[in-house]
Amino acid sequence: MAEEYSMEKEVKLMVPITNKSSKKEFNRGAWTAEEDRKLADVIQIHGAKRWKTIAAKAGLNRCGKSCRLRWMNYLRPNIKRGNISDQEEDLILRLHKLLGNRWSLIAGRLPGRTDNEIKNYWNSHLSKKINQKEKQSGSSSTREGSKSKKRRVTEKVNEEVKEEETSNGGHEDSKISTDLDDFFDFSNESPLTLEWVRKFLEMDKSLCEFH
DNA sequence: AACAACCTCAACCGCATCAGA
DNA sequence: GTCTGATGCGGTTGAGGTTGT
Repeated sequence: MAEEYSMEKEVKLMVPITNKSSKKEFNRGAWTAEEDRKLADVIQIHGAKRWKTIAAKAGLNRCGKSCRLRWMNYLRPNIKRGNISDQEEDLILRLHKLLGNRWSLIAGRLPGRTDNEIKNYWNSHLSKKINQKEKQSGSSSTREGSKSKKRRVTEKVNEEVKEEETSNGGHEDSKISTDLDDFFDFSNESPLTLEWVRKFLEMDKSLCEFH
């Protein structure tokens, strides 16, 4: 159900929720247009740091964490909303195979996309595709709820990542810099994509070395 | 039309890590 | 070295929408 951002939908979600268990009774739930505006204004003046202070300065009865999340996933400039293109999907699949559930890393390679968006896209669209492939390759499974199905896919992926990590001596960096052929089938790949992947791996490798 | 099952995605939660005192 | 608050991340939840019966 990929769709363009609509203010109408946003307004419909404006239901204030209060948390009985939280000590300070912060506002929770969907953000209102007014809250968005206040948050954006304060960030424009003070910058996107010290979220607790930002929340207070904006006069928002929200915790800093909530403000950060709203900014990172929604209000930040250059956020791309709506359909994920075929190229982007392809990239997500490849990066996920390479990096596992490291959504922020994957998002970092997709300009304008957030980790949350990619994570959601993976859980709702791509995990299904993988499931279908599994079925095609012979493994049969009975009908079941989408959530448990989703969880199992995530668990499976995590197990695979763990296995890969342990087989590489448990070191993440060595996993990333392992021979590309272990991760991709490049037989149909354009030279441009190959070049991009090489640059990507070099960049990550040099970053790891730097740290 | 009415209901149930399923899907999507914004938001929350808990934990790990970082940075400064 | 350790304590504490801030930040970032991945997993999970749940409201609302869509689709199937």
